[in-house]
Amino acid sequence: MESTNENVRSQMRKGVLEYCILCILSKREAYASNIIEELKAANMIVVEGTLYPLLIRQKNQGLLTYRWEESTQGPPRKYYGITEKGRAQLAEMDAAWQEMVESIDTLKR
Amino acid sequence: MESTNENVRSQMRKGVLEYCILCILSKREAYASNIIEELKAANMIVVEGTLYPLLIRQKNQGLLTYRWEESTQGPPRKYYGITEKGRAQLAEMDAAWQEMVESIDTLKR
DNA sequence: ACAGATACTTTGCAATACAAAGTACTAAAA
DNA sequence: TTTTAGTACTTTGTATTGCAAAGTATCTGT
Repeated sequence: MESTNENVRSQMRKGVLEYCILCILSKREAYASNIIEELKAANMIVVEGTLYPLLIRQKNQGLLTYRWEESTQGPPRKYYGITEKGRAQLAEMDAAWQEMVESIDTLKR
Repeated sequence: MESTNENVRSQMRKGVLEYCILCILSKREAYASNIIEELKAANMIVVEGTLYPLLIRQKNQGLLTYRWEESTQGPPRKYYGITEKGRAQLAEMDAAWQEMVESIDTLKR
C-alpha cells in the first residue's frame, strides 16, 4: 500500500502547479532544472515528466516564452520567461488561490 | 472563449474537494443538498454531477458511511457521516493543505 | 392518474500528474 | 576516434478528477 500520503499531496497539487510555475517565472527567468530546484525548496516535489509538458502547455497558451542559451556543462538550455499575458493570468490565479484559502478557512469554522 | 476565469478555479478545486467534503462531514451528518449549500456558502461552487460520484468514491474507500432517512418533502435522503478512517484521512489532508499553503507562501517570496 | 419537486445515478468528455522510456547534445575517459 | 557519463529535453500511456447533460426514482398535491 504505497503511501496514500503522497497520493493525497499529488492530488492537491493538481491545478496549483501551473500557478507555482508562473510565480517562479514572475521573479526571474529559469530553465527546467532551476524550476524543479525551487519547487523542491518550497517542499513541492515535481518530476521532469510533469514539468516539461506543463511548460510547453503554458508556452502554447502564450503565457511563457523561451530562449535557448548555451551551457558550459552540457546541452543548451531552454530559459523560460513570463509574458504580459502570463502576468495577467498570474493575477487571476492569485485571486483564485486567495479565494480558495478563504473557502477552506470558512469550512474549517 | 468562455471565462478562463472559471476554468482556473475549476482546476484549482481538483483534489481539494475531497478535503472539503471531509471537513463538512466531520462537523455533522449531511445529505448532498446540505453539502452543496455549505460549499456554496463558502464560495466553493460545486454541482451535483461532481458531488455524487465523489461521495460514492469516498464511501467505497471507507471514509464515509450513510443511512437513509425519510423526508417530509420528497424522496428519502442519503445522510452521510464520516468514519474513523475518514477522520484519519482528514488529518492527513489537513497536514497536506497546510504544507501547500506554506509552499505557495514560500514561492511568493 | 398526472405534474412538479426533490433526490440520487450514470455516461461521456477534457484536463491533469506521473512513471517510464526515449532522444539529443556535450565533455571527459579509454 | 570511439565510448561513457552526465545533463537536458520530449513523448507515450495510464489513472484520476470535475463537469455537463441526460436519466431514474420517490414523494406530494391536485
